[in-house]
Amino acid sequence: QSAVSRCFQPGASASEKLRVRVRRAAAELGYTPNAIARSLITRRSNLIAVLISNLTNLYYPEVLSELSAHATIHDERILLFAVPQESDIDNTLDQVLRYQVDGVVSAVRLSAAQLGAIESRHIPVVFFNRYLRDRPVNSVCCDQVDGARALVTRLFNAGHRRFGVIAGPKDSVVGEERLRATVETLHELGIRDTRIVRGSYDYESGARGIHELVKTSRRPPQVVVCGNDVMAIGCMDAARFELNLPVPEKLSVVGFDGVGPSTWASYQLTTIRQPIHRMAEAALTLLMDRVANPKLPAEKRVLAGQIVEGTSARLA
Amino acid sequence: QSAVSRCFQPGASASEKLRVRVRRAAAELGYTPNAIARSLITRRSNLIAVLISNLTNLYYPEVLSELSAHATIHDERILLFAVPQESDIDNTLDQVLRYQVDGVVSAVRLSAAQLGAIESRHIPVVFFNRYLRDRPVNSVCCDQVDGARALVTRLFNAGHRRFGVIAGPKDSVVGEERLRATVETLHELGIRDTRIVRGSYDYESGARGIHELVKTSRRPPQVVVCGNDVMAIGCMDAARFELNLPVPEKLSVVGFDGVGPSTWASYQLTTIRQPIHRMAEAALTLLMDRVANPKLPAEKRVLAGQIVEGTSARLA
DNA sequence: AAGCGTGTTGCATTCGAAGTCAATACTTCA
DNA sequence: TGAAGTATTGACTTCGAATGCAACACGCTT
Repeated sequence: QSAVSRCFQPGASASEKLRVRVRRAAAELGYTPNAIARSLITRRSNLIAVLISNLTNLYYPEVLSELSAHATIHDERILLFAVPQESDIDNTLDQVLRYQVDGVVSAVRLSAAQLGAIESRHIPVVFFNRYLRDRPVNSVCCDQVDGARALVTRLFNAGHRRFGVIAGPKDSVVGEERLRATVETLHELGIRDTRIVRGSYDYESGARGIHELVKTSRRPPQVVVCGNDVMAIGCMDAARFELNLPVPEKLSVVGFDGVGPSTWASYQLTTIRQPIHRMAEAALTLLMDRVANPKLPAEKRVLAGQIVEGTSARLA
Repeated sequence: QSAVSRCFQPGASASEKLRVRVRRAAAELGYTPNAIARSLITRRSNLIAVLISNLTNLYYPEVLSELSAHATIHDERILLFAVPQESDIDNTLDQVLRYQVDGVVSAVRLSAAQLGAIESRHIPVVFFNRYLRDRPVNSVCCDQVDGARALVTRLFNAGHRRFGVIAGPKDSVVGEERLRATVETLHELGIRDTRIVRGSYDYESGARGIHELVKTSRRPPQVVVCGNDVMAIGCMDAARFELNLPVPEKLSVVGFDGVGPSTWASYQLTTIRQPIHRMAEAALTLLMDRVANPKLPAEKRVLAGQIVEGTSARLA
């Protein structure tokens, strides 16, 4: 009955006596409020969809972990969609819509049409380290430009002149930003002949990348800027164990992200650490603000990364 | 109306003409079936709760990724609960119950009382690499005993005699099994004076572990059996870079799990790889079988791990 | 003791889809 | 052409909780 309902709501009108009585009865009978039924009438599911592409990528589990913690703070549950392939996104989004989620945090690329399909249902979307070029969207990003600039400048000041780049795949927006900022900064410093190869953000492609760089250049680069930490690690291992290029004596390597293994003693990577904790917090805040007030305009929050000076690069 | 409902169900009675008409109208109006409302009446939410403790643990993201893939196959969505602390489990479980999930996959410890609270609602639970000692429960595990036995025997046959162990925390059931099996096998081989220290499954505790083993023994161990890969990696790094014990020349290190970084060139860990893909598959099958037929008795599925012979241990 | 106000409680309706059953529309065959 | 049979469709009820509104109880004042 309705009195019972009120006993489980904080602000509702119910006497303390009744509350106690109901709570005891509930405990005895094993009664628990049905969140499904509740959300049918309140039109609030307290569910947020989190779209993540590749959980084996080291970076994303940390993100997911933080997102989960902050979702709990906002009394939201996480409906996880680990998208296996980009081609499956449409099916995934269909499920997202069916479950009447309050909002979406997407760490995968969405087309304008896909985004539109969600937003036309008045479900706010926040991108995580992604955004659309052609129109404003809610997103939280780590500042790639400043990060790349800081890394490159630091390396230049340490005397490095022959740079190589193992970039991320072309469809990664932040990867392209890192690449562009790296190349631009090098240009400004008067360095123009930088070799660039592509990787796919995994260990193997980092290893392949350095092989390629070494093979296709007359002289191997002094320093390699990698699109993320995992590729940097792959690059370091290949340099040390396959190419006989000790790091950092013969080759310096830097990455982006600041994932857990980047601090391991074998790597001690020089990298730009993303403030994942604060980024997740910002993402949830952005999202929940828009759940409360759908009319808020799109907002992009850019947080500064922090340069971590490890021993993977000669810095003096 | 009800005809519309039938158009979105595969087996229902509706003419092809109507189906087409409804689908077109739905596309125009942006209509999507409401899974929440559906599950209220069908008493099936198509949601399974996944309880995971520590997503930063490298092993769990791989598990989660596989669970997600298999959940999709069974047309289930994943409601993720990343439990920050064991003490929060009761609050978490309350949320699990409210959302009327079809089933629970738990990679965290649950007390008999907590498990009982779920099962009394007739929600099946499957443990992942965990189980209860005092009563039968559904669970999927990797065979720790065989794995430990294989590792130890292999090391013994290679001539190692002075063993050390960096075990997991006492409250880890599989950790205790690995430890017990390791010690037992050593006993059978006539080795009794094995030093054992405790860690907490993270990189730092692996490093601390080897320091402790070296400090408290007259002679350092020839080989260290670590409770998981991440501790083994921490142990290797500390041995190489802090203790001046080259691996594997002066110290052999082995682990358990077969997580991604264990194959990196810097480590090439000798370990027992868990068949995570098949374990996730088994977990979902076990769970969905019990969703379909709640009367099925509890079942424990134990899958064999595979020994991976890396270069982190001298094996000849 | 009557009247008023505040605080509680119950009744009825609502959310969106599923399923039962009755009412149609359509097909087939004599 | 009509009857019998099948296929399709619509009206109504159901799931469990939230909420507006009416009914009621209680404490307080006069």
